[in-house]
Amino acid sequence: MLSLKIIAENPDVIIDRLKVKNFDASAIVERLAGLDSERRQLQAHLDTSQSAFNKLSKQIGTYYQQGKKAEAEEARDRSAGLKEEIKRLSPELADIEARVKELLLQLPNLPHESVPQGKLPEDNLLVRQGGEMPELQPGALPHWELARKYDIIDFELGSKITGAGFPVYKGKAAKLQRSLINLFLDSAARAGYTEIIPPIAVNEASAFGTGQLPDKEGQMYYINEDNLYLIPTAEVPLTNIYRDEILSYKDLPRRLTAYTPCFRREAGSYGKDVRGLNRLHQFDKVEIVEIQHPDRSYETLENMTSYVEGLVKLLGLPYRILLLCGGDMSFHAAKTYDFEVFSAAQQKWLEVSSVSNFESFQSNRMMLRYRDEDGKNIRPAHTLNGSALALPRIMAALLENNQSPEAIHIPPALVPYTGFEAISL
RNA sequence: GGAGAAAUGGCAGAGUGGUCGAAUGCGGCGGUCUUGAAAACCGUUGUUCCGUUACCGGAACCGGGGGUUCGAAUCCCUCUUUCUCCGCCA
Repeated sequence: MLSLKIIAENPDVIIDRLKVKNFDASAIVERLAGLDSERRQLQAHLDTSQSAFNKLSKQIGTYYQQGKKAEAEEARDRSAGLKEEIKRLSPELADIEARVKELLLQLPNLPHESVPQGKLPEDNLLVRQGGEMPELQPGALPHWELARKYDIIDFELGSKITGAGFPVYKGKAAKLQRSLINLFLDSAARAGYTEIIPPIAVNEASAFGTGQLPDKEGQMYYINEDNLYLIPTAEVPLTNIYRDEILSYKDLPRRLTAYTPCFRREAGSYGKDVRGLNRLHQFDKVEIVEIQHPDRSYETLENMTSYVEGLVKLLGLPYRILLLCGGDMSFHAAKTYDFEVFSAAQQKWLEVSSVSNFESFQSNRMMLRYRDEDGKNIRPAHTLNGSALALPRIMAALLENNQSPEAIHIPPALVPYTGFEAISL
């Protein structure tokens, strides 16, 4: 959510910048400006009436105490008009405020000035590429066939127990999955992130805070009876730790990491892109989150990106980093780097991480602020997060890229965790 | 799931209808003292919105929402959360 103040002060800048996201903000901005001045006027009026009413009430109290019953009753009659006015104007103000909020929620975050204009994934900017492209032997199998061949991931069994998109990992794949999680968590801890085990169901306020609500409720599994949402990412509980908080500038940055299962309904996405592990309803992910001072958030974005790059390198996967164009970015992000690894048997780039700076977009929603060094100014902090990493597609690429006709080889960095060097028959 | 108690500022904790945004203590910040620090003493210390934006003035907020009243932290209703006991249970 953008702040009303900034919109009112720089309407043209807002409209201009949002064009990069292919969003025409002019109508909303104009309506906001009108509503805002209406709101100010009404607030001033209401405050004055309230003030007069409060004075009268006190006066009445004094009269009663002095036994001046007639004066008290006369003053009470006089206050009736004010009371009625307050009763009439208060809901009007609340209504305007609600309308302002509703409009504010429709505006996407402003893209950072370094974000390229563009509409499609093809307009994303290749930032870096690394790792060696594996040369697979003829007859190399996609991961879903490797999964069947070595009996390590069972999609049909998941279907039986739950439904499509809920695979069952068995034996060495289960161990490999857990090894990846441990490797990622240990690395994050070494890099200075504090490990958290958060709830994986969240309430409405939390889902609103990070931007899943409203509008994206279709993405989340909802527990109707308790009004809770299963998290689509650990970003939600982690960032909401600081909801309604005022941190000291000394507390910044706050750096957190968590492993959680993630749940996504992904309604309406079917087809061959979703085979195997490529797109699931439940998957594992290690997330990193950082709450940072606005002056340093872009430095942090680069650092987080380098950190994630280190993980992909550690696993020996061919990867590329993309700077997303305005049109491909999420509604909430100001700047996003996507990580893709190459899954050799599918001959496909798979997105395994998305690292974003949200600036104050989430902070404004959840009142996450910090008190600056001068001790006086309270401002929204910047929030950032990134996958480090999402497991299934990493698993897919590892299985495919490291296969030989008789085995799948485990990258050396993982062997201390798995305790085995290969998956074979 | 059943019974009971509670929810007040960063924390602890007073306040049972008016002058209460709220005593007191701790903590934080500034100062005096000190070579420096501690102690002691003095001062200061919530958030949001509106108006002015130097200073300052006004409004709202005592878990959330609603009600009674001229007036609510205080009374009533409701929801949520926490604690204690019982039951069930990984």
